[in-house]
Amino acid sequence: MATNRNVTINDVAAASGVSRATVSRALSGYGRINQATIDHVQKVAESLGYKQNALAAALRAGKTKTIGLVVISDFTNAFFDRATKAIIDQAKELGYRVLISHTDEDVEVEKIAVDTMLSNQVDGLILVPSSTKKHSHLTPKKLGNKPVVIIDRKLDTPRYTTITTGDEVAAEEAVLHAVEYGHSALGFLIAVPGIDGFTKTQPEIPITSVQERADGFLSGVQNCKPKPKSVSWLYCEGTEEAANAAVTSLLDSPKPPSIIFTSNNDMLLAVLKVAGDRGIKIGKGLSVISFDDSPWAAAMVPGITVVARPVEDLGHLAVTELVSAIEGKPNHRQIVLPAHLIKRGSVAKLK
Amino acid sequence: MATNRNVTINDVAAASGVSRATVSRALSGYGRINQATIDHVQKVAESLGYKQNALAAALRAGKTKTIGLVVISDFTNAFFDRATKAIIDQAKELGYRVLISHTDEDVEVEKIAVDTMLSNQVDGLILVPSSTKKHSHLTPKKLGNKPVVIIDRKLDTPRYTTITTGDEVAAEEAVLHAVEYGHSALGFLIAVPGIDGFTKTQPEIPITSVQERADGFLSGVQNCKPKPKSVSWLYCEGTEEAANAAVTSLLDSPKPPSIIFTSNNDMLLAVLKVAGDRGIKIGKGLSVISFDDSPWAAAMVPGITVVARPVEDLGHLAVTELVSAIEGKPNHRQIVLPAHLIKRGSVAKLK
DNA sequence: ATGAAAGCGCTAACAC
DNA sequence: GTGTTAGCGCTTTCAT
Repeated sequence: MATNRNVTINDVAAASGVSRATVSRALSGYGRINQATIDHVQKVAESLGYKQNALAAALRAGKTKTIGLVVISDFTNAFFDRATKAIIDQAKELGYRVLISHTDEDVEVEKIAVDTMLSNQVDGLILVPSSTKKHSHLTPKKLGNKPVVIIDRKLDTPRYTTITTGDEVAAEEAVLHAVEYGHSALGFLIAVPGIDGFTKTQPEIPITSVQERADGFLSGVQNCKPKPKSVSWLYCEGTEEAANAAVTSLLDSPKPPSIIFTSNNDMLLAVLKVAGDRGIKIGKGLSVISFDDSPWAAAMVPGITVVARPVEDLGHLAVTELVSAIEGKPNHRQIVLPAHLIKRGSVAKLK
Repeated sequence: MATNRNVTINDVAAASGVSRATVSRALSGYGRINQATIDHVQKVAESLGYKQNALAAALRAGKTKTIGLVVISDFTNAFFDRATKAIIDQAKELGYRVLISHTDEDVEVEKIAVDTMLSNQVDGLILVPSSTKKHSHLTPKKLGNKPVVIIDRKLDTPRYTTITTGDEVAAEEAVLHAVEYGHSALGFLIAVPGIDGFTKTQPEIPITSVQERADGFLSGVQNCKPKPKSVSWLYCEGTEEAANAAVTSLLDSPKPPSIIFTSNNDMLLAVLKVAGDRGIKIGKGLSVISFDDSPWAAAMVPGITVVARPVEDLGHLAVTELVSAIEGKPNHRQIVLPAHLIKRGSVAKLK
C-alpha cells in the first residue's frame, strides 16, 4: 500500500508559483487577494488533489469547529438516537462537527470521555451527565472553561445552560388519564441505573429526569379523583433480565395492577414481552403507558400511549445555545421543554 | 468566560525542571527514561492539570488513532444503531476513536463526508457506500490510499475488504418458510432509495444488499414446492408516506397477498400501521416477514418473524480488519456472514 | 496584493 | 538518561 505523502499547502504553493501565505488566503478566502490569483491557486490545488489538513489548521487557529457530545446510553436507546441525530444535523447546519461518546451511565467512563473530547480540542460540550451529584469532574475549570450545555437531566449545582423536559407534569398527566379511564390498581416500573435487580423501596435516583418521573407519578396518585385502590412501585435495574423479573413480580402480586407505567422503553418492552408470553393482551387485560415515543410504539396494535418528549427540539436547541456561547454570547439559561401525553390504544377504558 | 490558555507541555517542563522532550517521554512512556523522572513529571503534570493536545500530537506523529465511519441512514435505523455501537465498542477496545457521519443515501453528501474524514486525518475508513456504481469518489487515490473496509453492501469493483451478509439465501429461506406454511399469495415490499413513490416494475437498485434480498425472494418464488398462485412486487421509496401507500395498494389489489415480505424495518412498520388501521391482525389476517431484527420486533405480540443479520459480528469484524490493515497487514478479503431466519408468530399457519 | 517569518503543541532523531 | 533541535501543516501578523 503506497501511502504517498499527502499534498500539502507547500506543494500547491510551489506548483502555482506563489507563497504558502497566498495559497492559504486563496483557499480560505480572507485578507486582500487578487481574484485571478484565487482562481489560479484553486485550479492548481484541485489538480493536485489538495485537501486541507484540518488538524494543522485547527492547531494553528485555536478552534476546531467541533462540539463534543457525551451521553449516557447508546444508539439503541429511543431518546439518544433521535437526540443525536438532531444534534448532528443542527451542528452541521451551523458549520460544526460532532464528536460522539457514550458512557453507559458510568461516571468513570464519563470522566475519560470528557477528557478525550477536551484533548481533541472541542470548542464546546453537550453533556448528558450520568449523575446529578457526582460531577466534580465537570467543573468549569476541569472542562477548560469551555461552553457547556447540559441536556435531559440537571446537575444539582446549576452552573451551565440546561435543557430538560417537563417530565413531572407529564407523568402526573399520564396517571390522571389512566384513573379517568377507570384504573385503580396502578403499577409503576421505574428504571434506575446502578441498582441490582429490582426493589420496592425507592433507592437513591442519580438522575433528575427519572426522579421527576417518579415524583410526577406520585403526585398523580395523590391528586387523582377516585383514589386508586392499590399502588405498587418497583425500581429496576436497566437490564432485560431484571425488567422481565420485575414485570413478572408485578403481575404475580396479590393485587396485580391493571395498568403499568414504565419510565422508559426498555421497561415497556419487558411489559410487552412478559404479557405476551402469558397471553395477556395489551389494552385489554393489561394497560401500559410509557415514557418516550418511537415509530414502533406508534405502529403497534394497539398503539402504545406514551409521554412524548420534544427530543428533536431539545437537540436542536442544545446546539443553537452552545454555538451561540462558543461564538461569544454566553448565557446560563435553564430551559424546560414541555412533554405531552399521546393517547393511543394501550390503555383500556374500564368504565 | 475566562478562556485561560491551556496548560502545555512547556509549562510542565518549566515546572518540573526538565526539557519538553523529557516530559513527552515521561508522559507517553517511550524511549529511555528514569523511573523517578517519570513519577516526578507525572505528578507535576497532574497538579498543573495538563492534558495532551491530541491535535498537536497527531499532527506530529502522523496518525490520529481515529477511524472514520461513513454510513447511509442514521441512528434511528435498526441496522445502523447496532452496527455503530459494535464498531465504537470494538474500536475503543483496540485503542481507536470513531468519527461518525451519515449520508442519507446521497452520493454527494457521501463525498463531502469522506472528504471531511480525510481532512481530519483518520487512519482508516469504514464505509457503507450509497451506491454500487457511483463510486468514482472512492478510489484508493481519492481516499488517500488509506485502509478501507466496506460493510453491508458491495461495490461493483471489489477493491477493498468487504463484509456483507448472506441476504439472498436468507430471503429465499423466508419465502420457502412461508410457502411451507401454506401461503400462496405473496407480496413483496422492497425499499429502494432514489425512486419516487412506489412502482411495480423493478427499478435500478443501487444497493447490492437490497438487490440480493430481491433476488433471494425471487429464487424463493421460483424454487418453492407448490408454486404460489399470485405474486406481487412493489418497489418503494423509503418514506413513511410512500410505504403506507404501497401497503394500501397491496392490500387493495384484486388478489391481496396473505403475506408481505418487507426488505427493511421502515416497510415493516408501514405494514403494521396500515394493517392495524384496518383491524387486520398480524399473524392471522395478514402475515409478514421482515429483514433485520430489533428488540421491539421480538417483544411485540405476535413476535415478528425476521431475517436476523449478525450486525454486531459485522461491526466487530470490520474494525478488526481495518485496524489490522492500518497497523500494517493489508488484506483484501470478501467476507460474507450468514443471516438467518428467526421464526416467531407473524406468519399464519394456513395448512 | 503578496512574501517572509514566526509559532500553534507536540514528537523523534540526534547528540551528549 | 536527558537536552537540543527540527519540523508536522497550517494561519497570520508584519513588511514590502
